[in-house]
Amino acid sequence: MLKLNKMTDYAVVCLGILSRKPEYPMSATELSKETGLTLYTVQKILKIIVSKSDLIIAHRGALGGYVLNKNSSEISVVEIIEALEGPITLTACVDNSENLCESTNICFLGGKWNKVNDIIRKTLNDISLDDLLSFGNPCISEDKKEVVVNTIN
Amino acid sequence: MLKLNKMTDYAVVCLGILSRKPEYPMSATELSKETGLTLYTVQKILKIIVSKSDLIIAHRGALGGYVLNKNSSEISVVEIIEALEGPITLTACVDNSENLCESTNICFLGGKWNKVNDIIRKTLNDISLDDLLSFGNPCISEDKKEVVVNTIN
DNA sequence: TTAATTAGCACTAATTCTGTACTATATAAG
DNA sequence: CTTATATAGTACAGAATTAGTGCTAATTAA
Repeated sequence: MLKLNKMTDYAVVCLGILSRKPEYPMSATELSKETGLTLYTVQKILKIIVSKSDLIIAHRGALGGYVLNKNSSEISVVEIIEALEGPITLTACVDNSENLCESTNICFLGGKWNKVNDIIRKTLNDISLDDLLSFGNPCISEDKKEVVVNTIN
Repeated sequence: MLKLNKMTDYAVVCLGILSRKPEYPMSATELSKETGLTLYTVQKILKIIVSKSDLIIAHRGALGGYVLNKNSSEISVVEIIEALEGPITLTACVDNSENLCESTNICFLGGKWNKVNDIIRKTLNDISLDDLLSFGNPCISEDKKEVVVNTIN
């Protein structure tokens, strides 16, 4: 489904909190308290972000913690998503995958999704963490009806 | 993951084949032969598309089959995706969901994804089935490097 | 040396997706 | 009015993915 992992969602929340105190190394424990997420979950997310991107810098040891490595207006949503979920590829038959192309005639469509991927990436690339944080209001959005056009699943 | 179900991918393939012979009711059996997908899978996909959208019309009984209900240039990728996967909601805390908002402070982000959903929907809405079918070439895409920026997972 | 803190695995439970199957209903043709 | 062809609807098992938890190692300030 065209849906983000919860982890990605959490990641944005954590990065958003880090952005409130640039320079200050905030520990996973503190972030856990701020977010209400379990310590394990926060730790996991931050470890992933560190290892898969340069969005944050980790300081080990006592008084250590995590610090944003860029201004929140310079972090794009794509960077966050791709840190947690890997490259955006809407379908299987995209890059060098040998999965789908194998046996079926399905392949006649194959690479055509590449263009769509590219468009989505560009779209998300234009949205910064900062934009995201300043969007609308939480939980009950005023443009509900506009977005939920179709209640299927 | 920001990824489509295989079913959605298959659906586009099936619709693409239907678009080659408008007016002619093509049976699931024929589509199965054309695509190389199993009959079961094709049946399932078409049943879903019929029940969740108005993209195709089904004719029962002998000589029956499925016919596109619109020109392929008038079918947007969003319609296909939403028929198979339900509305595009990148995260849990979007519409009236009570899932995430419950206990944590996570909610301060909540509805903010709505805007992003909306942007993605609009983007995909501008891409028609016809566009998709005429995009690039299958399997080995020339703009590979451009799309696959980051090999993480 | 100690306490705090991140790094890196590894594993289980929950969820979601895929593929298959069966039964009911509808319809064209002889 | 019977038969063969097709779709509709539903259900389910196996596979794949995700979420959440836990443990141990490495690092660092005090």
